[in-house]
Amino acid sequence: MITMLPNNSTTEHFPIRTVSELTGVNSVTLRAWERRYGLIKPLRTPKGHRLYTQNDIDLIQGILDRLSRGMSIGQIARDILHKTAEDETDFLDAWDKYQQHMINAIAQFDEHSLDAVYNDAMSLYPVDVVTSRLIMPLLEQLGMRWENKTGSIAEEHFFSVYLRNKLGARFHHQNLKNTGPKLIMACLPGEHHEFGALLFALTGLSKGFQVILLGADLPVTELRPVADRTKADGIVLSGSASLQCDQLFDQLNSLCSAVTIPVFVGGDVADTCREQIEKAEAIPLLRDLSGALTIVTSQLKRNAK
Amino acid sequence: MITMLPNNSTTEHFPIRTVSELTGVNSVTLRAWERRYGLIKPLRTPKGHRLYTQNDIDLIQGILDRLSRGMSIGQIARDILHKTAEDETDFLDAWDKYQQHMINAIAQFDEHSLDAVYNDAMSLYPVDVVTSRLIMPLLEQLGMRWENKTGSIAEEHFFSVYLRNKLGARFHHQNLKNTGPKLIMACLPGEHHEFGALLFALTGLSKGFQVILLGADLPVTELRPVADRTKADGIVLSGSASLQCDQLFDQLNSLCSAVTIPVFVGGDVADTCREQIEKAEAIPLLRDLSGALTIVTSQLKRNAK
DNA sequence: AAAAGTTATACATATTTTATACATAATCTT
DNA sequence: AAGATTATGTATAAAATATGTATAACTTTT
Repeated sequence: MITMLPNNSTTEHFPIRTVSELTGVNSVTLRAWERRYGLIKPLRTPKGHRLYTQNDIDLIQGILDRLSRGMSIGQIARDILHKTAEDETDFLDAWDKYQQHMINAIAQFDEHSLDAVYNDAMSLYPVDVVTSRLIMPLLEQLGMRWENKTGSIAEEHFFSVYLRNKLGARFHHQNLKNTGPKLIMACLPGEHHEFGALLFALTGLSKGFQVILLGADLPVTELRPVADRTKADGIVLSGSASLQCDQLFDQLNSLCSAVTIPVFVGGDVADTCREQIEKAEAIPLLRDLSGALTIVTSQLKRNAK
Repeated sequence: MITMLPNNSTTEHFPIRTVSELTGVNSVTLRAWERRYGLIKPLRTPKGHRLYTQNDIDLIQGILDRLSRGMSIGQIARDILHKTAEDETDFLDAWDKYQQHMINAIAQFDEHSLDAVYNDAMSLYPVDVVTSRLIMPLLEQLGMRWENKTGSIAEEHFFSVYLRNKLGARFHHQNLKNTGPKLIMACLPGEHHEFGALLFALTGLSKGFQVILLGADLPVTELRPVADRTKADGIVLSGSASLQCDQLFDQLNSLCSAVTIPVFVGGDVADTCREQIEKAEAIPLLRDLSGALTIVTSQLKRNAK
């Protein structure tokens, strides 16, 4: 078997001069922070030279950010050491503004602006909030905008690529950390828009699940071997309303009798074909991502008994 | 048992001066690296002269890559030694080994292992080397494996999602840093495998281009508005061999007459439909990514005059 | 014989490390 | 308000490391 550790041997380590250049913080100061507050504890070489990781650098950037906003270094240190959740002192309902900015950026194919807005939102709110407050409404808005405009397909592709990269990176990053139950997630055949599954996967990750993500348009017959090989704890499918309920029933039915683990179905079909889904002994999921995950969790527990 | 190399005959060997010229590393320094850290252990002639392989040169490029990012040579050495000490099964070519590991990981839908191997390769070699030596052959290998096996579609989806996330994250990260000429990149209609475009985009980024990536299956009529709005410097399309050359000609022809910037076509079609591409006044690109980029660069220069 | 390689030793310079000191501003005490 | 204390960035010194390059004395290639 392959016994490769998800270790830090793959993480890159930088000497203090590089970190100093990159962050603009005097190396003397970096050392002082470490000595005085225990902030940033870089690894050391055998001879004692400091080795900073990218993560450390990100942390420093975060510190600089707060410094620039007037916080004292001592306070920041206490915050970080106690991992105190920062109070979100932002009462502005900026979602509409965010959305407008993003639409403009997309129209210009301007990845810089697009990213700036998105990052700004992400720095203030957790993923699932950004997802439900910004991304979902935005996708809807864009759907309308794209009805019949020239360049709209290109816009859609551009934004799809961007968003998939962004969410995908996050998914990947988080997935490697999780140790909870394993879920197989896939889109139903005919479903080409994988954002539903991807967003769902992200929500799942935030609840600690491990997710095996199989993307769009997968024949359900493919799922049995996957479930067998991976010993997953559940299967989650998602599909939009455009699917045929009868056809769906047949597929689900054969899948459910082929595997011993529970099968969930989310997305719009869960609404439109609810009866057929239940008749096939699969479990429909509400559209609300978080609620859906709760159902999955409790069902898995019941199943484990 | 170490010096039983089965593929010596096929491997070319270079003397130190050549390696020095090729990499820009002083030969004195190369020897110092070897003496001090045991980095790069080239074969020797019976009289002791060093013989470097292409793989050694790739490794050196990888080292230079990391040096340029601010890591210290000592640390790089420690990393590499630690890594190579991890597995001593040096009978197979390193790339074959990587490939085999990745195939195994995919068959198990094991993202951890998959990621470990990929990261391992990426920490030793620069992107374009990993791309051409590992990813491309791997995709080909997988294509064969997937011909008629159960679970193969799921495997393909799984790996696609993984690789797209991985490459996409890299693309996104790098793209925001670049300031060079702007290229619009897209797949031709009917082309659903966007890896070609994505890999090409990554190579482009490594040469400093900014890339507007539009993904798979885009109608060519969409490209005019994009070119207008973004003031891009060139358009690069990619497609596999399965496209109809005549149809391609019509599309290219109308595109080329609609825009003032050069239009390039890469991927297998560049080979199979070369005539039609040239007749449409587009520019076919060789399959080799790096070479293709060179053509793009020189063409843009000519166009700028 | 000239050019290029090899090892081994020696430098020169740049970086790092720890520890101590200092300067200035903010905060607290009396 | 004056003085003491704390907070925080920076400076400096002395020793240890890190790292590219040079040189000497031979050997091998061309």
